[in-house]
Amino acid sequence: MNAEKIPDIIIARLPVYLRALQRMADKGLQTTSSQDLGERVGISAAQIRKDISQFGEFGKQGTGYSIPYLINKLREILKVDRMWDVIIIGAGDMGHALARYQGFADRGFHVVMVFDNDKNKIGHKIGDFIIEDTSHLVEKVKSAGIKIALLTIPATVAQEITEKLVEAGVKAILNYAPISISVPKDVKVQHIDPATHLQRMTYYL
Amino acid sequence: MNAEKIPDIIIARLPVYLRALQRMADKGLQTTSSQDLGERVGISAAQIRKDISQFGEFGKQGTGYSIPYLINKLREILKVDRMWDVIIIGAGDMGHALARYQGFADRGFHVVMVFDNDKNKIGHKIGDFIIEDTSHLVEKVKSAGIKIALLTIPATVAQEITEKLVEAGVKAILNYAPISISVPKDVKVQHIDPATHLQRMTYYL
DNA sequence: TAGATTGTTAATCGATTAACAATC
DNA sequence: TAGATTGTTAATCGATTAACAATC
Repeated sequence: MNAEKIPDIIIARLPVYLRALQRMADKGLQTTSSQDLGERVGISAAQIRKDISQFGEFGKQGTGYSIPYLINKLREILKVDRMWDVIIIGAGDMGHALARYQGFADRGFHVVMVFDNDKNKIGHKIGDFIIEDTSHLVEKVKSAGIKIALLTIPATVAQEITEKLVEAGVKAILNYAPISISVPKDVKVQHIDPATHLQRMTYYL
Repeated sequence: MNAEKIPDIIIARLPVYLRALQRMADKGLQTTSSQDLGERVGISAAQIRKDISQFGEFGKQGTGYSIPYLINKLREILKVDRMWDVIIIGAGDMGHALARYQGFADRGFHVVMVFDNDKNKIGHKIGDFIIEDTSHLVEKVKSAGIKIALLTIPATVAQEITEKLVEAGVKAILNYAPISISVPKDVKVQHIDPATHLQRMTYYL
């Protein structure tokens, strides 16, 4: 792992490689090549080698990459060789689905709190969590040192809640609300919006 | 709309512009500029002008863009000036959330069927839909002429179901399973995976 | 008119690909 | 050894930005 700035676009591909490698490990495979991995994820072999080589020499000429070893290296690079506490804001259908999502635990994430501003929901259970009042969001998140939030609230309140999250010290937001949110430049945002993703494909139909 | 090939990366930004414009229209705004829109979505004004100008001259020097006009043009370009029937495969938590999602209707999509392979679920209701048997997937999708599918099933069966969808004539798949799926090159895939999206941000924490 | 903002060109910047020596 | 595949360089390709004439 060198000190030079790694382009964002490379970082964005690493989780895709990691996911494919974990599927391969599930099947009991031990080694792969840039060619093989590339076919699985739809990326050229040259690009995979170039991306991985930014961080060290993890392969062997003639044999390729050890799957378990490369998984460990990618986990370290992406800092998911540890568990991150995350919170969910919004206890609607999407919040429910995420609170019960099984895919977080083995990829470095652990849901610890769920918030909502609806008086009829606060205090009730959602999966293993008791829904907490959004008005306590800043103090609770700050004191727990939470850095990651999942936003599943209406577009109309997304910016306002985002500002609370930033105030509370959150540095990474996964935004399910159908609106672009503004954050300081030390805070990262990823948008997940099913309609927007579908609209990227209809052009080609 | 000219005949030259528009880069994929430009098409990917248009739904983001459209979403922001719709939020502005909701607030009653009538016009915007590349500068203003750019600040809202976090993209440079020059790039927004360049992207939009690929498709025609939709703005006016001195005053910018009419929001309703630009919304209509983007809808036409993205082919969401009509309604697309979509199906959901997998009646788990995520399938439920998507079946009840309110954000599809005004952005060009309409859920028409939900499938699952679990005998305990088939025949039961999910929102307004009766869950149908995956074994009838190909015939039903083919005869209804459906082109878009949302995949919310386990990684282990994702590729197998994908092949059925392709056989049935589906040309756009929104994949919620944590695995890369392979499709013929005339089929588009978008991946939505919360853990992968979070892993794109942890690197920077 | 004066000010603002587009659409477009050229320059810059960055990412991808092809090729191959090194080496397992 | 012979075959395979990495890591890396240089060439190519593509995307972004800056600048500005045109014009509302």
